[in-house]
Amino acid sequence: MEEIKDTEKQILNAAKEIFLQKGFDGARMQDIADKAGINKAMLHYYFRSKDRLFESVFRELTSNIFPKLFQSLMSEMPFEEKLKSIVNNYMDFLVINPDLPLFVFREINSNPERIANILKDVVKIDDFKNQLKGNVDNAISESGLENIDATQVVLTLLGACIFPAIAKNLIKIVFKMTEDDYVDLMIKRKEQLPKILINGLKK
Amino acid sequence: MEEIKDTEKQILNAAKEIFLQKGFDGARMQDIADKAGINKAMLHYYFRSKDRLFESVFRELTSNIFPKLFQSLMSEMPFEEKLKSIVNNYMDFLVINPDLPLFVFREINSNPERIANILKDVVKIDDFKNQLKGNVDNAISESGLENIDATQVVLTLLGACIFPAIAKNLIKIVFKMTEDDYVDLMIKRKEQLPKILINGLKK
DNA sequence: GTCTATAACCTGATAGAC
DNA sequence: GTCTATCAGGTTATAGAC
Repeated sequence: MEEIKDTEKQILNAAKEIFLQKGFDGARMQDIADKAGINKAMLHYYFRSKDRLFESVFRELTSNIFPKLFQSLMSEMPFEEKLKSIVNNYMDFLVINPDLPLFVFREINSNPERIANILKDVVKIDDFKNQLKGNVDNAISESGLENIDATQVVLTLLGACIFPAIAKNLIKIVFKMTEDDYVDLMIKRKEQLPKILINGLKK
Repeated sequence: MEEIKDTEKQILNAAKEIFLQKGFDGARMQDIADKAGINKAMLHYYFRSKDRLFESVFRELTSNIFPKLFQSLMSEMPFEEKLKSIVNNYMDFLVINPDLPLFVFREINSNPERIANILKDVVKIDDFKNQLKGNVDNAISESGLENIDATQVVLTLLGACIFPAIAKNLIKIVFKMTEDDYVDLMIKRKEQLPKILINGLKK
């Protein structure tokens, strides 16, 4: 019993690392087995196929962040507080999981069908659009900010947080940063972003 | 003569499409040949290997945009003008080439060595960091804007432009957009972004 | 549950005729 | 230059012993 769960967990952890870095197409079952310290046949014993293993990994990786993010976006707070809380929570998450956004966007682009099937369960998209728009529109108007499209605001907010994670490796190369430099950049960004964004949206 | 160039061009165009969508690992030489309307053996006749074909494609795709973007960032204009011109030029480019940023970041993450070799020629990174920082710092202080880290400004600017391109397919799903809706979103964004960003950086 | 060995398949690359 | 046929190597997946 204990050993079952343990092996399964080891496989999942190893698979997460490999899939996150290499993507579905670049990942090798052999590499996952090696990293998990077990045999290749075990992967199939526990997860039957590469597709199913990937699905489990994707589900585990995204099941937390999607609802959490949507929940933050939909919460009934004053705009400025809301924005600060999203930036704070999401940036903290991204410092710990910098590879996740690129992973998600990569898989959506290279194999939309596979992801569409998984996303159905993870996110209930139906009329999310309208709910979000109404919520953000309200928050904006109540705050006396410029009347600007809610979609544009959300994209600017998310882009400001997520882009530095997606571009992490290029940033480190171009600006000659160590890992510590990068983390420092992200932590400082948590304070500066709300200022930039809130100011920018004022009339 | 004419036919040589023609076939080579057909291959490159087909390879661009496939590599952009699937990435190096997901791309199949057979699919590229099919899309080019020629035989698989021809790919090797003209480009010798998948690696070399990819290198040609990557070079062609990035040779324009990297220098152009860096040049814009380094130009000696007042901050507001500079920002507007970057947003305008870059957003136009991204509407036509929405897949390119994700392609670049994906390849950097899944196979850093391959890209590092190619990037050496395309971008001369040496002390780009200092030049950029100095240039942006000057632009900011001359404009009487808040004293904010140049790196953060550049990241916010680029993220605001690039993120909607990277997230294109997810955006279309979540907000139930058609291709036309998306293009419209990006065009409107060109006008709204400078306002948001400039305002946000003022004291 | 775990392992070794191997099957079945796919993919990049080449040989050789035209 | 272009094609067909095929090789060589690697990858997922399974069979079967323990």
